Amino acid sequence: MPVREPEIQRWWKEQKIYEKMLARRKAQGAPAFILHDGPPYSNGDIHIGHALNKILKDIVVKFHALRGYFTPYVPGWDNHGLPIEHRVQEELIAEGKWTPGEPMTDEIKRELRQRCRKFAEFWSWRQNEEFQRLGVFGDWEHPYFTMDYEFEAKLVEIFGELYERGYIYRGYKTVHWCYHCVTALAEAELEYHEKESPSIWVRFKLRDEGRGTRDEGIDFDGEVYALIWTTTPWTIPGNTGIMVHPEFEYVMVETGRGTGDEGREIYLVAKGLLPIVAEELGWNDYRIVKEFVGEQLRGLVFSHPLYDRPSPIVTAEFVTLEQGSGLVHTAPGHGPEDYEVGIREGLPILSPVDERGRFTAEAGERLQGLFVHTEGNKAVMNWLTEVGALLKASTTRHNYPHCWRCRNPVIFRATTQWFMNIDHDGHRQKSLEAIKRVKWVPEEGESRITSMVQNRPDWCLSRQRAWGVGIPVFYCQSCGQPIVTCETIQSVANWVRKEGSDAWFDRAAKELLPEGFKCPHCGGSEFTKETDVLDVWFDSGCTHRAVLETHPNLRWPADMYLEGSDQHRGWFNSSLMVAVATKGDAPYRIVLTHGFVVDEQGRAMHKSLGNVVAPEEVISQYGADVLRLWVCAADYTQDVRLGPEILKRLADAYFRFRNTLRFALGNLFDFEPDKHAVPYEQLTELDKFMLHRLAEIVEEVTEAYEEFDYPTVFQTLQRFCAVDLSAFYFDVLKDRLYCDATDDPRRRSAQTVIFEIAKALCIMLFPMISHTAEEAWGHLPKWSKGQERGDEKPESVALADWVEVPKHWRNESLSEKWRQLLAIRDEVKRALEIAKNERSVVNPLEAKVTLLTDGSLAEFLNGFTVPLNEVFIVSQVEVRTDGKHSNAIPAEEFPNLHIAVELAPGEKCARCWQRQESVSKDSEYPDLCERCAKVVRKR
RNA sequence: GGGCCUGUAGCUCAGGCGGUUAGAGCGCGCCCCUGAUAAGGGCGAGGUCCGUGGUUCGAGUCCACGCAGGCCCA
Repeated sequence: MPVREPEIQRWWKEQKIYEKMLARRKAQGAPAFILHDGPPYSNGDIHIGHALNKILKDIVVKFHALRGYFTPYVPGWDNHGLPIEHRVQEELIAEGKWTPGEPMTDEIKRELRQRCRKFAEFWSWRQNEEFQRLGVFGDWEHPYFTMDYEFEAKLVEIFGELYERGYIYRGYKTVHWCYHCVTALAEAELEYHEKESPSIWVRFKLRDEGRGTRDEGIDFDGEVYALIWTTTPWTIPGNTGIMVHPEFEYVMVETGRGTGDEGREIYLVAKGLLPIVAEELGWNDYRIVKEFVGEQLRGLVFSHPLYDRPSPIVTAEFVTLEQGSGLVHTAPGHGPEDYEVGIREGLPILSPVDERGRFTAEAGERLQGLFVHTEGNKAVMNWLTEVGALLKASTTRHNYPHCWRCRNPVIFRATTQWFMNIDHDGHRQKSLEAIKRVKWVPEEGESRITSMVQNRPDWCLSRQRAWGVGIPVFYCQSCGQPIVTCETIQSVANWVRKEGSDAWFDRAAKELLPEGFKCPHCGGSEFTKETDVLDVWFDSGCTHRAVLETHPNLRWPADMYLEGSDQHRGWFNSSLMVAVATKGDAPYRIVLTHGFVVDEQGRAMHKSLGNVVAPEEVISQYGADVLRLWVCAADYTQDVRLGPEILKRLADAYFRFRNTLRFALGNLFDFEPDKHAVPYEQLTELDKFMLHRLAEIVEEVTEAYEEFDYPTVFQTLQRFCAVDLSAFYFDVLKDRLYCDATDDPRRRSAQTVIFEIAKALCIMLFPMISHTAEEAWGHLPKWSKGQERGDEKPESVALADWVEVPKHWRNESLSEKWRQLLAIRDEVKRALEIAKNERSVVNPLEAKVTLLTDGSLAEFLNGFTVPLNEVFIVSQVEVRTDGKHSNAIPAEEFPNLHIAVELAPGEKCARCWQRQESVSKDSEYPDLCERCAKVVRKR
């Protein structure tokens, strides 16, 4: 198959089967089923997770196509963004064109963007081919790219729309910041690693102007301090407050440990942490002088240890007693939670660190210019020591966020960024409502996205990068106001539509703006441009607008989004935000999610673990259909396991399907449906029974496909092929097919049903193992337009309709009867096995089976019009009610049945290999039985 | 550390509301066939239902804790 599959794929392409599939449904006026493709990132070869995703999509699409839907599938790629920019940047560095940390000239920036575009284009088309090699149907020649000029222009317009509607604001906010990449980082761009950091205990002296402890009636002599602990000394300059938990208990502790002179000192710490703190700081002698609840401490003001400014106590629920003193150093400019509290409590928000992680002048002359993680930390600690505020310093290992690209530890900085306000105009609530109208498969997805939308912060849209779509905001040079109007947006969008997002960077503000544009605020006429680009999540969050609404075959909203479960936070979320804000509803009706691919032990695949399976490896060894079968067989709602043994098992299953089809088709070599098909009424009972079975299978399989339950599809079909067909029906049929006369109605009856089965299997298997189903379809006998069968045979199984099951195929009483006979058949097989072991009969086909039973069962057995020796695949079957036989053994499940096995009388027919008494009776064909002699004579 | 989810034979999966010896297909072992043959058929052997504790007359099925793993987050 690794060889055949590409040929089939070429044929699909040459014959334009995908296009014909669509055209046919369109001509029928079929309802659409739009699966909107989530764009993979175009920066490398596809991995097994991509394969899982794309194959699942393909199964959904193909099933719906066969079921009668118009199913355009337009694949797409996500092209902008940091990972690509980073790669190209590495190249520039290697070529000596740029050094990290240096400002980039416009020229280098232009080259960077051009090369990013090339890079993204290369990998997009490379992945395009890799996806096609999986046998996925789609409009591969006209995919969408988020870097298409048209797409980029659309992004500008959508940003404008959001601005117009009041969703966009400029905020001063703390963000994770990579000083190496000089950019703000999204949560998704962080990795948590162990890091060694300083661990310091710092005291803040009580200020006179605060509510003094004397007022609380505490008698003390000495000083009162708040004790805090932190692992980021460099954030101390940004300290503007101290958090306590409103409900925790706090104590004032008097200690004998002085820093200098006579030193009775009083420290404020959480009661629960007192023993740990005491040990940590070596307090041998201490006593509690006063207890408080956190809430009571509110408003107490301490002094910043380095600068002359207050640091008041505020309360916050998220303070814990896990580490430290229970009093949390708060620097609103350096932490998201600190920021939140700072805003709420009116604390100043200071961020005296520049984009490269160095202290600014705001931190004081002494610290200015020092890099925070190294010299900065040290300098702060030295300074604290000098002023007597540092009680203890050591180091600790803890999880700390790092930049996902350069692996450097991040810092927190407050900077100016553009945001989408998630709570504007009830947007969050509207989004939550929209979520409820969507069908989530599996259902757990709903609670997951719900909690994410409930808790998500405002969307930071700014990225301080080069490779992306510029945020289309102008600033008036005279009044400094940001400017976004319908006019400016339209003008910029037109440029971008013509020249791509490069226009934003390459052209002057004057060119980009409509002629004679004046600042709406002050009438100024000189403008600068925003330099940040849009977050890539904004790009993909807009695909439903930029693709669904613009592509002639597509429409808004999509019927389905289908991605990995990580996209609850990613694409499902970003798309929902844009859609609800601009269209008032979710962009999808169904969202199906799958888990991640793990190894056979259930562990995540990592290069370092050596357990990675590449799609390419599987395809070259087993073929894409085996990979597709893996996708079908797996419970994708959980993690999906993959490894050598699993592949081996799937390859076995694959060959079972393939061989079943091959046997069926091989026996239709002389069968022309138009000419030889036997009407239902004239079929043998066994054949009718098999049509009944087929009807049951089709029903089960259809239902499973509709519920996206592919393991059930797989298992049902596998069992049908292995148990019903191979082990029973086809095995029984061999005598009729090989030995009866070509035109014997019994043989044609069998072929009629084999034909129906083969046809149905091709169709039911097509979404799963497309190549094999298509190949088999090519070998299926042709038929012409007729009443029985509708249209003539389509050239491709993709152009067929789903399996139709005539009502009369279902025959419950017949089925019940045959099930009973099959149970008896099992008994016979067991008896044959015993005979085989005893060597009384070696080959079951040459046996005579005697069934000893009573009246009713005998009557049942004699009521079959199909000879029982055929059903049991033996030479002769005798049903006796006299209860006499020397070697009979009891049946297991039938109390009134005994079975005897012996070598059948007569001799072995050279043609049908049965032992028959008629052999040697025919003078012309002495080595044949009566039936075979007759058949041969007629030829 | 928090949230969500998962853990049934070697593999992939079934096991509505708790109820007799836990199922299927594949694989495996033995045998048969040699006109589906890099096939086909028959029979058979495989499970502490992740662990511990609990609720119950009774738990794979409910609860708690733990272990292992996955995703998301801190």
